[in-house]
Amino acid sequence: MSGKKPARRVTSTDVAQATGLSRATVSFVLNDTPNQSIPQATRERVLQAAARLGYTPYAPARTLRSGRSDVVVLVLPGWPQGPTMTDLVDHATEAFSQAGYALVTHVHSGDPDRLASLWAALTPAAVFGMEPFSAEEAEGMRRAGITAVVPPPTSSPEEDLAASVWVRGTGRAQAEHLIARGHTRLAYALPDDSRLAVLAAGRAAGAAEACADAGLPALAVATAAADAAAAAQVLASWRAAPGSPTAVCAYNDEVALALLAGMRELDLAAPADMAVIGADDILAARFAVPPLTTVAIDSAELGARIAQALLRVLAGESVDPAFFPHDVRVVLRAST
Amino acid sequence: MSGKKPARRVTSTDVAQATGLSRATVSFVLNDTPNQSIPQATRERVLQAAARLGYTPYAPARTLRSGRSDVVVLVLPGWPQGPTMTDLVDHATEAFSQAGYALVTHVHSGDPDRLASLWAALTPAAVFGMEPFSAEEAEGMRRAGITAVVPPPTSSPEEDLAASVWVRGTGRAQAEHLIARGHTRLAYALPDDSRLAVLAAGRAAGAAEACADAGLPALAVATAAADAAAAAQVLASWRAAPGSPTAVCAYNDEVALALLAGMRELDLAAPADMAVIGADDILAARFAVPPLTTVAIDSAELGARIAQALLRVLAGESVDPAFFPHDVRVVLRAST
DNA sequence: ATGAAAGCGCTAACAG
DNA sequence: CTGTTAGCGCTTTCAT
Repeated sequence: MSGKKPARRVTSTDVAQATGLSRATVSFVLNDTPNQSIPQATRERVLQAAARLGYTPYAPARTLRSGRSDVVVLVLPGWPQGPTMTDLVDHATEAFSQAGYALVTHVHSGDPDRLASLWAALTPAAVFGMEPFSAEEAEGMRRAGITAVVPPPTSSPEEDLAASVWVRGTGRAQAEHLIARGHTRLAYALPDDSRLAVLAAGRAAGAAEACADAGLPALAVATAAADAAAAAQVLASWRAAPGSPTAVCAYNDEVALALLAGMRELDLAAPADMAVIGADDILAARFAVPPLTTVAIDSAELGARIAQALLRVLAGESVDPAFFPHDVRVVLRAST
Repeated sequence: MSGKKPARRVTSTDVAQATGLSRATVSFVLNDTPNQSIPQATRERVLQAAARLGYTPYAPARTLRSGRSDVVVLVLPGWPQGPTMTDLVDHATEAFSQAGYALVTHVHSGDPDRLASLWAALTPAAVFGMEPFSAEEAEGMRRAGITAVVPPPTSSPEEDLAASVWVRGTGRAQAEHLIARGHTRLAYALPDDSRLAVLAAGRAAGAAEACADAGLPALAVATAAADAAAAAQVLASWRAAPGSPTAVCAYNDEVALALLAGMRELDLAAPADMAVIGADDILAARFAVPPLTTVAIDSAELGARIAQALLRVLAGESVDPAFFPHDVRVVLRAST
């Protein structure tokens, strides 16, 4: 019930006064600045006073002075996040935290202005995007003085694709699994959501590469809406074509589930009539009928790698896209 | 190929020099400060120069001076995020953006220190948590000078539960649907993940309330691991008990899917042998066998409401927990 | 209508 | 070993 006391912030000046020392000395202790010989007694006096008063350094002032902030932003595309992403963020948070940075995420719906105001409000030390940044977005970051960006902004879509090697791994692993099982005519099912277009293209490209490497004919690609009837239609059209595919890589598990539902409508059974492989290993995959074979990435490792990459960039070094190994593991269940 | 030119930031001083005016005047124009009569000509001169030079206000300095930042943090519990959460965040981002704030999210794994360093790095204007904050966490915010917090920190778990009326709505809607369908003995299936404990308790409490309101016996509550065999066991034990339940509310769709898989193992059919209702309406729910009845919240509205609540708190007003109506919609499919 | 100047909290030369 | 001091970029009285 205490009034609206504005609760004045505890500053280093308060600590200085409480200890009878100067702000400088306090600052040296609190940041244990190198090349300063502070006697142990003084040091403890400061530390105790700081703890007792509940002193917290004030970030804006610190940032203003030092020119660097401790915030790292992970820009997530505005698509439905699965468990993989959650894990990844979790592990990246951990890694950054240990390096003294605070990680926050921002879901980006595509409006460049929104990102611009984010930079203005946060002045992050580094930014990581799950998708390549557009030229306009890159320009906004440059203006805001953000130099540590991964993936590094490029000027050409080709480079972007090249940089997304770690996305292509998923599609590649799916196709390779199917090929290893003896399938020679594959299809790829894209999601019906424009927000996923970039990522889907990357994954599909990976599957196409695997087919090319194996000397197989090109993938049959189609878009499958998140709906059993629509999926059934796609399946029917594939089966009607000459040289029809016998196995399909789905963009993700949800698309795969739709495909499975479509097959049920057509009285088809996986994998006999058509093998289906998903991606991401969502929880629902194991409860599908039949249980869905899928591929999963080691999100913990990827999260840690992202953190490493960004920390490296922060240190002024450069990162090789291939640095993101994106090891993909096949989770074998009954649908292939 | 330009060297590592540190790319000096464009400051308001630069704009002042370019226009031959003082920083004060520039500041007046840029913030269109009230009660200042600036001639249109000067105004435009400033605006043009600012645009031409690519001036961006520097947040740390602004915050240091004004004492307030434009950052709002949404603290997400470290659990797997579904589409509901994604939408919610998306809409909240939009609403805050229009009010001039930048929303970022932080996944919180439970370590209070991590949150503390987040406050230190960000100095957010407001914080919204999906779950109540612990006393320790609340203390950390107080120290960091963050006063706008929703839900407002309380000292008792009872109050926390009371405040989470908007969480309980989900469980209530599930139970009410089942009761309306004639079921009189209900069960509740909890998830096997400690991170979800708080939220699950809230949802279960809502279902329990609905039973009590209808004068029905208490819910049979059990924990169902994300695994068909484990779910089967839970189901078997429920059916073995006298007065066994005929319908079950699952914490979320994933638990419901596990239950459905368990029923298949036992050769039971939903809804004949046991009705199952999920929550969240994940995409996989519609592809389940049988398609899963579930409840969904209007995440767009909830996101907007969260934003409104926080903006209200920022304006110094208080919010009533009941302000979050959390309207829940039953998505009727075949499992009930 | 515009400018001069102070100061937010912090760090880092530079003195002493 | 510790204190003095300047100044980061910005807003905002108070003068002019």
